[in-house]
Amino acid sequence: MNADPWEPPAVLLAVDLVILTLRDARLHVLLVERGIEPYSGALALPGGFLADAHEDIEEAARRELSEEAGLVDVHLEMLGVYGRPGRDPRGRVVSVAYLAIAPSLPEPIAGTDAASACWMRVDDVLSTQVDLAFDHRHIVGDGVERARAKLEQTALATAFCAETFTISDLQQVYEAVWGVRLDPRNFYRKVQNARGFIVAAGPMRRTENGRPARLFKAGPARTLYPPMVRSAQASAEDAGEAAAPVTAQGGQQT
Amino acid sequence: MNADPWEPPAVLLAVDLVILTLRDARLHVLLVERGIEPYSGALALPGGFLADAHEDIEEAARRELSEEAGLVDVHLEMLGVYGRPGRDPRGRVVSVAYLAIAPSLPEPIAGTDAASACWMRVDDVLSTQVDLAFDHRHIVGDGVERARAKLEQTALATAFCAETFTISDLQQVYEAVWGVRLDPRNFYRKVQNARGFIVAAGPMRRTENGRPARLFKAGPARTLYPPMVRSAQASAEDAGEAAAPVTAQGGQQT
DNA sequence: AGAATAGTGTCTTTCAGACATTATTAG
DNA sequence: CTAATAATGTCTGAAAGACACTATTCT
Repeated sequence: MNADPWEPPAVLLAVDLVILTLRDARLHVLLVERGIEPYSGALALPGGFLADAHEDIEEAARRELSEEAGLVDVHLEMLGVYGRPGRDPRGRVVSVAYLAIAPSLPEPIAGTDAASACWMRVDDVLSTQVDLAFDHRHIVGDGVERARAKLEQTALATAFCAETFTISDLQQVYEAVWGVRLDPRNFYRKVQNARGFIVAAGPMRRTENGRPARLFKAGPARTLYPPMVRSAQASAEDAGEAAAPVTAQGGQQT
Repeated sequence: MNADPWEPPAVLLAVDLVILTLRDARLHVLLVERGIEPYSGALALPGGFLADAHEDIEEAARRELSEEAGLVDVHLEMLGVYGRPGRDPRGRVVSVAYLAIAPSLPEPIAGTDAASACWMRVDDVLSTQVDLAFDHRHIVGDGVERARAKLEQTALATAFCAETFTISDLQQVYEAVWGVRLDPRNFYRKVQNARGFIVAAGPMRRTENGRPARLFKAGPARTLYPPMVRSAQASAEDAGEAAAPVTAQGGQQT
């Protein structure tokens, strides 16, 4: 089984980026219009092949992040590998997908060399409203699912925010990514109780419409304790059900 | 940036398996002795290259699982991609690691064609007691970390158990994987309260030393609610600590 | 004075952790 | 009987969800 003159098959290695951000309180993903076959003209995730045989995979992801989205120093983590035979008509292409989280920026996209890049609402992408090349819709779904899960247990939410932010800003992140409404008062308490999640950023404040809010910045904690738990409903969706009524009813006590 | 006659670099794609199981209440990982260069004679994770250019990656993982460990129908999930240039002296080899969970089986290994396979204690592997080829020690660490985390939120623990099991069996899984001691009475209650985690398997029972225990089988739930939380200590190890009470006094009202 | 948002407090239920107690087997 | 493990119960504190209330700004 070993010393054969057999040669293992070679594959082409690509990286694809699921870059998420918040725009007007909605979760968006960055897509580019493909300029070459296959799927020329279709929307796709930013990405590309390894530049050369010596490039590290994460390095390639950061390069594409910079080239195609003009982003540096953003959160980046490996999401998964997508290598189903036949997913790319050019041959055996295996793609390593990365999840990137970008803070809400005013400008559409910065120094992009693919000027065709645009932010699309994730709901539209996932609900067949928008067609994507390859299996990219599936990858986006996995990326969003990863983000949803990590918001519970880690401080990932701060990656969606600017250097400093208010607790409302942070709440918008949770609401947009989870697709739920949260009680501001309970949210406030929970965020404050999560040790090391956020720390006060000077005695500054900020103005908008009502009372000015305190500013915070990301704290030292990477994992949250206590975690930011989603309600039983949200988490238990795939829990097999029959899973007890959860007691929840309007609550008509007294 | 597109219509060049440029050719992207090709890589060799391998799969590596982190197969975890419980043996006498300890977490073990399956290793094989390499028969070929590089690292001939050294211990390594079971795995190998894609069989041909049309083989799906997970299919390759299941094939290796069967060939090298004689295991079928076990839990299998993608763990990550390890493709650092230079990790394999033969050239650019990118390895997709999978995490497999096998139930405790009496026999060492079944119909293995690599007769050199052996179960090693994970603690020994991770604490430099045992040398592994390539970056496989690192991969084992990632696999164990994944298992630890998933035990909290998912029903993964049942994958370590046989078809039916007692609550003590399940507790041993948690204790071995997390490396902690748990209170049997609290564990009993928590497991029972996790909706859909385990369901009674007939009114049968089993004998050992003390009172016979009820038998259960895995329930329908994939995610646990409420989750099986590790103590604050364990989870908050990297929580930054010194993490001030926040209380932020930007405005010292009153 | 609104309207709007920020921040605090309170009450009830659920669950985690510590630990007593009872139940059912083997010797 | 004792030893051993299984199963249930009880108490306390932490935290979640619902929601009243106060605080600080703008118009």
